[in-house]
Amino acid sequence: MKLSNTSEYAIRILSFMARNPERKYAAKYLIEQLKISDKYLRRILTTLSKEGIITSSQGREGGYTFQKKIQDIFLSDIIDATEGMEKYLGCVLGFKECSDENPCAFHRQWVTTRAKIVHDFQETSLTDLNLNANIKF
Amino acid sequence: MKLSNTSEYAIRILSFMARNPERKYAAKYLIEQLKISDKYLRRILTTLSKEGIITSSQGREGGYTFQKKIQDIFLSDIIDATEGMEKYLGCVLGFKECSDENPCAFHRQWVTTRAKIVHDFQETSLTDLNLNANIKF
DNA sequence: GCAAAATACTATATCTAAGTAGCATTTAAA
DNA sequence: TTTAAATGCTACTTAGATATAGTATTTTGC
Ligand code: SF4
Ligand code: SF4
Repeated sequence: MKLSNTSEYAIRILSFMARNPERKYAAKYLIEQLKISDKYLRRILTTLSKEGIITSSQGREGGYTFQKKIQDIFLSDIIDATEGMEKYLGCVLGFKECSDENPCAFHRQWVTTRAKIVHDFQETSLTDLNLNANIKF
Repeated sequence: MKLSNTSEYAIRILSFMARNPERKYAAKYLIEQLKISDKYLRRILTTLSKEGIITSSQGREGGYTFQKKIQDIFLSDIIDATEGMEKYLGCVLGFKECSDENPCAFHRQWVTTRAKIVHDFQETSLTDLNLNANIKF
């Protein structure tokens, strides 16, 4: 019922970068602005880079830029890249998956709720978050 | 997005007990039936007892019985007793809570989704789960 | 009263996510 | 070509949830 810290950080970092999507961001600058531990932030950005969301350039004048348009980067992409979505499959109550023919009363409700959760994350892009000038980083 | 193991165990144990709600269950029996570690199960049941969901009786012939009618024990009660619900408040994306006047696009969607999540857990009782004879413990 | 059978408590061990440290590698300006 | 400034990799540490072990306490039948 809660995203991992790593996912939350990834979303915060990318949202911050989305304010100026064309620019190249150095880790050092992001660390200053977002107050995230040096190596932890770098690890997250390396992951996002390998997952195809951003591009990293090494060496002097290196940094991170978006690999895709920010309107095409959805929250579900970011969550997938950091913590994965597998654990949200199966029965949320922890039972061995029951037969679909005779589900409990909760099952019927939860099917639509889970669909709504997934839908929300799949439909919201970095552009949607960025519309709000009030976000506190 | 996932319940804690402890919550899942609590739900499994109570659902099992709900099959015969009047009977007194000894920990030893539940351990055999549900294949949960001795001390871990006992700890969970002690917690549920202190939280007013079940009653424990010590000593020889002791065990655990329901303190309330099973149709009045909702999933939200069990989750509250074991892991609490606090972590699900605040911004699910990990931002400092923004002003409600100018929320991001995700906020509007998530308000209704979260309400549906909470509603599902608050409306489903042990009786509802127990209606399904197919549940695998 | 005593022993058996049950729960309660406290301390310890294990596992995984979170966070930190140090060194290696890459790149381009000088 | 050297060197500064950036990212990448591997190992270690920390914290919290999960799980186990051992002992204490309670209750009842005898
Ligand atoms: S029927 Fe109920 S217990 Fe079974 S998998 Fe669905 S939600 Fe879980
Ligand atoms: S407006 Fe968006 S970022 Fe701010 S609290 Fe709501 S969901 Fe989170």
